[in-house]
Amino acid sequence: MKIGAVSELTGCNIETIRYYERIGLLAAPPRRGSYRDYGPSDVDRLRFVRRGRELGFSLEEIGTLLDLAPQDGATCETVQTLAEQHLRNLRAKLADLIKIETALAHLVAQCGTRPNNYCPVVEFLAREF
Amino acid sequence: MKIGAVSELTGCNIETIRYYERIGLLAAPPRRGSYRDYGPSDVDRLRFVRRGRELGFSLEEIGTLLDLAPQDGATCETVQTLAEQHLRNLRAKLADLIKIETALAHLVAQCGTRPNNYCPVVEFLAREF
DNA sequence: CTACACTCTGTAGCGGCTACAGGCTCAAGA
DNA sequence: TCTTGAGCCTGTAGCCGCTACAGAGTGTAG
Repeated sequence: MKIGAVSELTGCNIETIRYYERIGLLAAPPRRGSYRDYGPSDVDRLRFVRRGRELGFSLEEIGTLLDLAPQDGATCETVQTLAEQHLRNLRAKLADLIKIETALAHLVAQCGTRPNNYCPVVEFLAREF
Repeated sequence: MKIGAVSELTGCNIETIRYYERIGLLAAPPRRGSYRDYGPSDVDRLRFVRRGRELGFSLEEIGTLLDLAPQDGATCETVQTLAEQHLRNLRAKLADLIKIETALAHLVAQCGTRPNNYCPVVEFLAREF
């Protein structure tokens, strides 16, 4: 299976697949001639990566998850810890964005209410403290 | 006023200030000897940039805002349009993050409920479609 | 046999910084 | 006066997660 087919099946860009190989997230597949020759397990692994990205994990975290995934025993606790940490970061970022959203929405809502076409947004950005 | 003092006053990293100059967001200040010599208006401008960043604007958008800020006339409408566009992007990103947060929280909540220490997070990432 | 789609490697760019290395300058203290 | 050391200078490279080339090679269908 050539890289184009893998790209189709996984939704990952061809360049991205090669990038993942370069950084060691995917093993270099065997070659048929000079072309990379992928098997179904590569497709699975790539889909795993992709879904990990969709959940906002970094490539490094995904690498860890990929290492943990086939293990037995304490796997779930370790993964859970990782996921919970990620969730905390996510929530922190979310809280920041919500603050920004609120502040900006408030400013924009005041646009057009000032005399002389004065702009509340600019006013906020330019004011002294 | 030397760059260190500006850094203190604005909370911007020294390297960042020089970076802003390099990309043309801040004008190159005059020199006293070989040292950059800033005035109060530079501090104002930098604070403007910083607050713009805190509202999530890109440096390019901030450049536009800085150009618009001292104008009269149609300023507010233009700024408002920019800010509204930014707000839309922000809300889209927020919606994405909330989806991720919900999905991940749901998965993590199921950790430890599976037999054989099987992990719901890994299960989600590895499952076929 | 030719045309053409696909793949290859290697490199550089994006945004928004941050982190050096290696040198220069300036003011205060001995 | 001389030295020390904090601060500044330039230039370059790195971070993440791709993406976009250039320029070459390969494989297959007509």
